[in-house]
Amino acid sequence: MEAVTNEGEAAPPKRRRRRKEARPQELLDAAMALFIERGYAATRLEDVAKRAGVVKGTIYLYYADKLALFTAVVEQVIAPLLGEDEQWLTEGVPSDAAPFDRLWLLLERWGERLFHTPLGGLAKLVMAEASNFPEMATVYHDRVIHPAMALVERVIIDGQKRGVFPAALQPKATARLVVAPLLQRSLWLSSFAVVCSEASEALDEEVFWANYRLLLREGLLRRMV
Amino acid sequence: MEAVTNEGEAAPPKRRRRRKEARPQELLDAAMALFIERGYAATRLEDVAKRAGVVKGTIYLYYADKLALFTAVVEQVIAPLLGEDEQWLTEGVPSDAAPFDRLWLLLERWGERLFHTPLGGLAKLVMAEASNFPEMATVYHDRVIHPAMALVERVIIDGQKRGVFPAALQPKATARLVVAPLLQRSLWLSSFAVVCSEASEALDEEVFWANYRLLLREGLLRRMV
Amino acid sequence: MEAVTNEGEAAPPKRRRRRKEARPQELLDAAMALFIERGYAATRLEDVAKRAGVVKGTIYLYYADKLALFTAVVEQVIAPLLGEDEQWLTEGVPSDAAPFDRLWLLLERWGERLFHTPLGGLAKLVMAEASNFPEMATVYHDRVIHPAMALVERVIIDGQKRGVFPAALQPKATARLVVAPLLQRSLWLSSFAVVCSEASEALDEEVFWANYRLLLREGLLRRMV
Amino acid sequence: MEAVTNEGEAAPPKRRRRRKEARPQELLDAAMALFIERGYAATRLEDVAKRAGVVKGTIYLYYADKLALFTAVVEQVIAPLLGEDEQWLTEGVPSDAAPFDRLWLLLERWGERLFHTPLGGLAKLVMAEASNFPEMATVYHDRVIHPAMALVERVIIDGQKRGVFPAALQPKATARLVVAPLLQRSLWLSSFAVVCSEASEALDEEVFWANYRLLLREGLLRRMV
DNA sequence: GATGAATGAGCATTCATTCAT
DNA sequence: TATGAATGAATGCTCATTCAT
Repeated sequence: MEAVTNEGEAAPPKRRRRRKEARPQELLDAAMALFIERGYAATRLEDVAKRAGVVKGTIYLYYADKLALFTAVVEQVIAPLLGEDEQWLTEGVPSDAAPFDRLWLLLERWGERLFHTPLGGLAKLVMAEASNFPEMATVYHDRVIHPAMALVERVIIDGQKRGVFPAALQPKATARLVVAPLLQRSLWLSSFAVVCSEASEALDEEVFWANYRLLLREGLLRRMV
Repeated sequence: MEAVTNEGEAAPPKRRRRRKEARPQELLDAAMALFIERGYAATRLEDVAKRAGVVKGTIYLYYADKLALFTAVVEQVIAPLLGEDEQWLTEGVPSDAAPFDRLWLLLERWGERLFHTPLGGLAKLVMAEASNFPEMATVYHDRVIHPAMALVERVIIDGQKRGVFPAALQPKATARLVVAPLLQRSLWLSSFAVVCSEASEALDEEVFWANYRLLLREGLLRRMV
Repeated sequence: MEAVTNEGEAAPPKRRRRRKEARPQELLDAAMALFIERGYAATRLEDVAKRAGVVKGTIYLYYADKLALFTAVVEQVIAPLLGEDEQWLTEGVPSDAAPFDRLWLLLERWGERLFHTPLGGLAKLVMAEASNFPEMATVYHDRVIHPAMALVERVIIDGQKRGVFPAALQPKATARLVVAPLLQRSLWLSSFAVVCSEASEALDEEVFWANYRLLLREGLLRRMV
Repeated sequence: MEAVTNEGEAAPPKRRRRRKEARPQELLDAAMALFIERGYAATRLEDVAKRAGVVKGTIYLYYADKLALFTAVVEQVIAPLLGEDEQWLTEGVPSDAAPFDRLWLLLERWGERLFHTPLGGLAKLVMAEASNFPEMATVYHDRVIHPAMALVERVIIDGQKRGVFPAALQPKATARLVVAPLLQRSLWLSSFAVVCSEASEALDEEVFWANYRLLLREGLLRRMV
């Protein structure tokens, strides 16, 4: 229970150590994990505290109440994303690259996050609690979803200008269609894969990416040669 | 408050007895609406009862406890779907129709449900609560998702056999990719559209269908003429 | 613990009896006793419930929260007093009686209440919590203190008009001076007499009334004969 | 927040060390103000500390716990009163003065305190919390009320011996009757005047004193000339 | 079948108190 | 001496569940 200090020397003071800088983050991590796993209402602050290695009351030193903790969790994940992708797309991706490649790089980047970081779980969480906490949903939409979609739209419009993507596609709607498989797989991972082994087979990542790319590039209809 | 029926004649036992058989269904409807709107934990049985026009205690005459009611709600929506689509696909759709058209008819049918019936809200609900109630998630997966996906898979395989769909596509994965936009739009409708007017614009249904079809058929890359 | 039913016959249903009409009053009585004894904050709802023979949660069937219960207690004592005294003074006391006698009858009446009913304890309670619950203090002032003082003022003015009471006295201020001993004794009974036997001797009721009357009638200075 | 003293010269160690001895008194002042204003239970030690310019924990360097602080506050006000008045009455008031004048000087002196120093608020506090802290009530009674009443009693007895005050008055009871208006007005100031502007009009100090004196001297019944 | 009064376990929140620094 | 992070017991309040009628 008590972290063992395997340093041979002075046996540094353990219990009740002043961790005033680390605490908030530890609490956020614990809270995020539980909120994502169980949802807002089913998460007891006592469990959050226990997981963070403190007692219930300690939480209130850092967050006014449960809702504030919840909001902080959402914002913590939102914050580092702001602008990050935009910069990446501008600087990290050759602007003369083929439009589809630019799009694909972006989707791969997001897939990485959605499938292998808490962001995926958070997306589920936000959707589940959206109607209970409208402001939070609004914030998430405005700061995450909207900018993200805008980014895709720009790539699509660029591709259309270059004559590579069909002009008939409406960028806004297409952007949502294009990312749908990412979000969907992420949600299924968070929901069914955990509880249902059958589901997880069907979500094999490699296969997913291969088919996703194929379908996205060329659609269902076979090209005539 | 309650309209009194003080008619001297036959004194038809309306209000009271009329509903005896309807009670369970009324409770289910009320519960579904609230579960979908607020989630499992945030739904109080007292509110369910009030909406159904009965008292809290009455619920327990029909359902063992809150979880049983929840399960019944999920199953109630699942039940009528079982086999229905399968039959429809066999009988209602010309088997000699073009594979893409068969697929498209199926997707339109599901879109109708997801966008305009409680099924959409239920999908959100199930995902949100999946980790809290694994058995329910399993049931939903086995009875709804799995058969549905199997249906799409068959259409895809059929299209491949006829040489219309690319043989390179793995049917299982492709099925999920193909329906992702439907589920995604449904989830967004349930989550963000309610609270964020900006979001709802971007989800215009007609535009959605047009672009969905276009993208699905031909993909992003322009066909050479 | 369980009240024994010493009736020889049918052993009437005891536990969980429907007392829907009696409950609120039982709760109010219990609450009043504890609020008066311990003050607002020091009174735990669990104790109120226990004294009323129910559990904590039951209180919330009748009162929204602790404050509502508190307010109800105050109002319950206030309510029956409204207008009662006024009527009594008009009807019950001969209007041709000597002004001092009319005043004295009124004071005796109030003394009876303050010394031998919960009203005395309530006065202490209201004063102690006035700054914490200003609205309650206002209500108490407007409904109890103000009308009561107005009553005394009228008697005084009447006495002045008849040339019995000195015209130099300002009725409003005199009214307060006249009742001060009543309130004071009541407060001391609630505060010190309970905890300090020495104090209680000094508050002997008969002696109090005799000296009160003497002092009030004739003042400290001996009358020259 | 805290004004920085960046003077280059002697750098007098003001803020920090200046107060070392003042701390307990500062804490007492802060505590008294809050106890009087809000009552015992509603006063949070954190607020006391904040008002005294220290941290919560610091309080415990000087007082064992909340109750000790409370007791200290009561005693702090009691202490300076002990014997003070007695001496004043002996030395400061001509012993050959008219008995009523001696009494009146004493009452004026007390009125000054009750109306214009924290003593008034403290009286309310003590009464409100008497049943919660019997020992404190006892101390207050023995050290403040009892000596004070004894003082008045002596003046009264003296007046009776000189044939100025009616022999029929019982000194102990009369003493309490005589001071009642002072205490009453003080209590009303602490309770209602703060929250109710109507109440404060009725408590005008000059008018109070004039009528108090008149009533006390001569009573309600007009003297025959 | 239906009611609704009553229950009691459970949770968020507060705050006096402690203690390592 | 002073700090302030941490504690934990206490308490108001909620709500699923029960049961006598």
